[in-house]
Amino acid sequence: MSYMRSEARQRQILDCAKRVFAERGFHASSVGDICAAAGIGRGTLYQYFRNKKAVFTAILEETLERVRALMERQRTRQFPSPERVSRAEVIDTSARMLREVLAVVFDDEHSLRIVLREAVGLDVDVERILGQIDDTLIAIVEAELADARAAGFVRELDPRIAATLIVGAVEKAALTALRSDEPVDLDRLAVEATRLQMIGTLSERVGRGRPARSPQARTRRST
Amino acid sequence: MSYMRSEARQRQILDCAKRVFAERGFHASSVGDICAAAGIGRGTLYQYFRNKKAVFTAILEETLERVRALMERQRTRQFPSPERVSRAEVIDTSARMLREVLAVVFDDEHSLRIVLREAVGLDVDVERILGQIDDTLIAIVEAELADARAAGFVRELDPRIAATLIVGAVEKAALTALRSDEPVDLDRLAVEATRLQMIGTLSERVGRGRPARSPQARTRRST
Amino acid sequence: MSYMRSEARQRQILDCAKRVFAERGFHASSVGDICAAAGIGRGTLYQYFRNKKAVFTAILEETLERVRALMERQRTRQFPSPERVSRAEVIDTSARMLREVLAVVFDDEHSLRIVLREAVGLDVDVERILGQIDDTLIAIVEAELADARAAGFVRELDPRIAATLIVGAVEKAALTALRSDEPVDLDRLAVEATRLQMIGTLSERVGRGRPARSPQARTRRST
Amino acid sequence: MSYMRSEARQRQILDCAKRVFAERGFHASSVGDICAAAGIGRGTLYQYFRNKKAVFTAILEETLERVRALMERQRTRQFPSPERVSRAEVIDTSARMLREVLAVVFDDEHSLRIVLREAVGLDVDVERILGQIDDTLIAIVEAELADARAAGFVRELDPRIAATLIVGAVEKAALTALRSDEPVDLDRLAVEATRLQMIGTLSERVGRGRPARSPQARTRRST
DNA sequence: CATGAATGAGGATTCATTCAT
DNA sequence: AATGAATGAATCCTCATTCAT
Repeated sequence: MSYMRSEARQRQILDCAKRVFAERGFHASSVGDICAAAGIGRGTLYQYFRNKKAVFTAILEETLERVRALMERQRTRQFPSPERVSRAEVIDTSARMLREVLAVVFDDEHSLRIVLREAVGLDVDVERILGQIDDTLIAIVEAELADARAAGFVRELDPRIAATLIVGAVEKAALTALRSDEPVDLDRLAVEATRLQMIGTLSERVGRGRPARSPQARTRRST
Repeated sequence: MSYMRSEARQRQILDCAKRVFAERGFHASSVGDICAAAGIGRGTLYQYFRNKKAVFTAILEETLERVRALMERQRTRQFPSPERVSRAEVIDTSARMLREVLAVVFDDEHSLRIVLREAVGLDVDVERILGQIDDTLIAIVEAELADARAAGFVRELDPRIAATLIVGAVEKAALTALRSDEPVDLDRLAVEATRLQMIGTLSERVGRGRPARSPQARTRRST
Repeated sequence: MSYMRSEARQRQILDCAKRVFAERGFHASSVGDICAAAGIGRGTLYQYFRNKKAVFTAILEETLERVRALMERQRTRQFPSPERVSRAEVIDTSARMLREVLAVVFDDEHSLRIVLREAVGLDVDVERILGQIDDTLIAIVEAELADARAAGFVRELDPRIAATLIVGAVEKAALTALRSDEPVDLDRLAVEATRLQMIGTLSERVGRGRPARSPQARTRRST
Repeated sequence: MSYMRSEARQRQILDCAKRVFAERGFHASSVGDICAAAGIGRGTLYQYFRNKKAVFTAILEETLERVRALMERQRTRQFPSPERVSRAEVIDTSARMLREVLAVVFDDEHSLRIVLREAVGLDVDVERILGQIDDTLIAIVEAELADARAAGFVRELDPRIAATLIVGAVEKAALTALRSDEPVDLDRLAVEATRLQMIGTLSERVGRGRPARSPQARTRRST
């Protein structure tokens, strides 16, 4: 095929491979499929990548890089006094932040599909990268939570676990959306998740009366 | 090998296959591996299952069945007046309920690994079953939320989305635990997740002062 | 299944197998198919036949037996003076004889299909039996031809080759009919074949004039 | 192995496969056998043919093509007056024509074996091609017969049926020869068959006397 | 650099046959 | 005698990877 400078060609292969992997998954995508999509001969791919898995891994590494870069950019910020900010405002701000994180991670829907679906359960190496992506994401949220807690915006909690749950909730929601083939609306997702995670599900009325001993709610199977 | 009644043998194959699939994943597990694990000849497997995928699918279907049965058993329960129950009590009860759901779904760690890792992104058929499992789980939580809201225990919210996020948070946390090869402590997970989901992350102090206009927290990249 | 005297059961298996083999051919018929058709367990078949091929072979041997018995019954018969019989009468008689031979050989359409189609090119052993069937058939016709020639009914010819061609013509016609899924009309076939073989295709007019030297018909591609 | 242009390699595979199939038959020939014969790796075969059957089918299609081409080339030729040609001459010419047809069809003994033995009763697809080969062959002979009849060389007869019987006779004779492992002498076969088919078996003496009523020859089983 | 022809390891699957019950 | 559960040899086929051109 036409000559292309090494770097550009590698980029092109990655982009095409990402699309193919996102659509068919790792195992169902043959090297031939990828090369066909990139408009190159099968042999050419091996001039740029050691093997098929290396292509896949490179795609994941790119996402990991983006996430890491995001973490690098993270700076502690100045919080106002919590009492002076309304809950709605806080939620709004937080949602926007979450949205930005997601935007970075899931650059495009292809990355999203690959990280959340196609790469899951593939292989130890792949799993390691996924773990690093998740860990980094969680660390980012964890740091935010820790900061916010220090500033009095967040109650006492284990920031690690909370971060894990928050990230998980969003990812799973995204995955569920993928399953239904609807385009994933990360904006809405971020808002809903943030609100839920911040103010919780509990009604204000709970526990506002006199403390009772144990007429507590029974499990359903109870009777 | 020794003679075994049809049903028992099928059970045995499923159990061994579940172990093998959980350890190596679908693609890395050869039919020979499964049969070796079950101590049977390769041909025997094909007397009980149409092919390799059918074995895998059967395992998933069993989980789906368990989840569905759980939903069937679900009954509306009597709630006391929300004001008379302390928040701690409610959280405690809810966590126990979530724990029960998880116990049923993730009968054993093998099922857990398969559903959360090995079956993800495998195949349309498999994906469909996973979707059904998730949908059912979410429906269960959704129903609980709706009930609890009707009883005044839960604030106004979209129970569907909230349920998705709750289930997702727990599942992802479990998956993360799997990744670190620690045994998954579903008990602790249930408690933490419940607390987070119920009371949220926000500190009590937020918004308790006079409403400010917009000295709100800025995003970090603020510049 | 129910108890059946050994001989009867063997008979039953053969009959069912014949049907199955005729319909699907040797390779496409599994032992299971045959046993299912016979309403017996797969193991039972092996009490009556050494293996699958033995069943097939037995069917062919039966046909061979019938053909051999036919040859045994063959007796030289009295011929009238050829001049006193009309050509039409001779043809008619011969066709009837051929028809009888066919009737014996191809007892039923299943045997026909098996001998002419399913058994062809299967295996050395099978091929040997087919050869014996053909040889015997040819020998029968050959004997008839030799007799008829001795009696002045048949012209000077190599009775062996002629017999081969006659049998072949009929068999191939039968096979062609099988291919078109029409029921094979052996009656008509016998008459047509006999007429053709007896009086030939040549017109009476040929060579009735003065012998020419060599303005003979040229092949089509002429030069 | 060494590089070879696509077309040449396909040719080579077909030739080797033809030999192997002719010797062992379809089922007894493994893909490995064929590749070993061609001196190529097993995978290479699949670059040129979809699967094993496709190789077999391709061989048959080639024969079919040859037969069809033959039919295309067929031209009506000029016949002299039948009275001016001796019977011997006509037979000679016809035999030569038949010989040419056979030469084309059964290019080599391998094709012969495959068409007449190994392909019989294999499969619906294969059977269809065989049918087409036979139909075309028969159509060729039929056309010749019809021409010859129009020119007064052939008596009144059903050219279709006659053609079927003629082709069948020759094919069966060839098959019989194959069975005896003698090399098939198509030349001799053509002459013998032609003579038989043209002048028939009947002696000149038959029916030359006064018509008798019914002292006709009785069947042998007469009793 | 680019190619695609060649390769063979690897795996799923079938099915005739055995044999414990 | 009858059964059908168990078996594993045998085979086709895919596809990532190599390498001559």
